[in-house]
Amino acid sequence: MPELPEVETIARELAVELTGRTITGVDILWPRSIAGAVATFKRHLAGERIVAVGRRGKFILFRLASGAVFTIHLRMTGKLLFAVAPSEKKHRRLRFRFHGGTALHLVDSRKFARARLWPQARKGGDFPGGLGPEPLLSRTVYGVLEKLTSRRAIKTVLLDQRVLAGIGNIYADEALFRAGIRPDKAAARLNVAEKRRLSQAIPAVLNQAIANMGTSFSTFRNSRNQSGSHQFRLQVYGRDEEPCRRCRTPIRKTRLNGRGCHFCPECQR
DNA sequence: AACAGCACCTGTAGGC
DNA sequence: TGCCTACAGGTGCTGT
Repeated sequence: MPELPEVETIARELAVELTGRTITGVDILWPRSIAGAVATFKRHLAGERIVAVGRRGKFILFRLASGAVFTIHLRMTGKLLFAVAPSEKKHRRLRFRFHGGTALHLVDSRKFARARLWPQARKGGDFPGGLGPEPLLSRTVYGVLEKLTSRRAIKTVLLDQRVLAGIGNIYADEALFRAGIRPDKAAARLNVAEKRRLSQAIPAVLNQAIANMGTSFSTFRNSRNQSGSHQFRLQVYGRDEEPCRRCRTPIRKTRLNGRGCHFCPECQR
């Protein structure tokens, strides 16, 4: 469900709530929501103190006093709710308990979300491996786009987490609209002007969405179960048949690599 | 290398 | 109301 801006929103709130807290225990309500050994996860986390909460791509990172790290990826429908009693009773998968009766619940109807323990902090501290750079600075994004030689569609490349970490289906569509580029254009065929526009558009779209605390459709909520407001700012995503906000041409929806793909046939060439 | 198809899961919306 | 299909913000696997 959540992409970089939603995960960033959640991580910032959890950092405030959880930094310095000690986990008293973990309850595994749906064992497959743990990647790796369940018993090890449970044993290792009991008694651990959280020293920092952050984000890398779409992963939420919890740094522990021992030097270990655990990550949570929310995939499509995962939510993290911090409360004494979570507002949602259904679909609870994990519960991290803290002193004083408060707890962090992973709530996830589709059961795709995964928590994982990384017992040894790896050198450089980057978790998990294999991710491309963060796409929040134009300079960084330009450096990546500059080197693209792939004939894959540019949107497909933007969704590849090894290229840039954190962009998902909503913000790929939004950034390509802002840059005026067709989603199915071959990545290697972007000219310098297009690469420059896209390297501006991606951080602009993501930072604006972070400022709006993310996009909330039916299921996205932050850790206090509040909605973000970026859904009111979307230009193309979920707007098929509706008029383009720039030129009034109806937004078109197609399918690219099995995912819905929204664009303005007039503004994106 | 790159793509399609499917798997993982459940909920919801729309057609009939 | 019920039955059926398609689709959903993600990723990983397999086969071609």
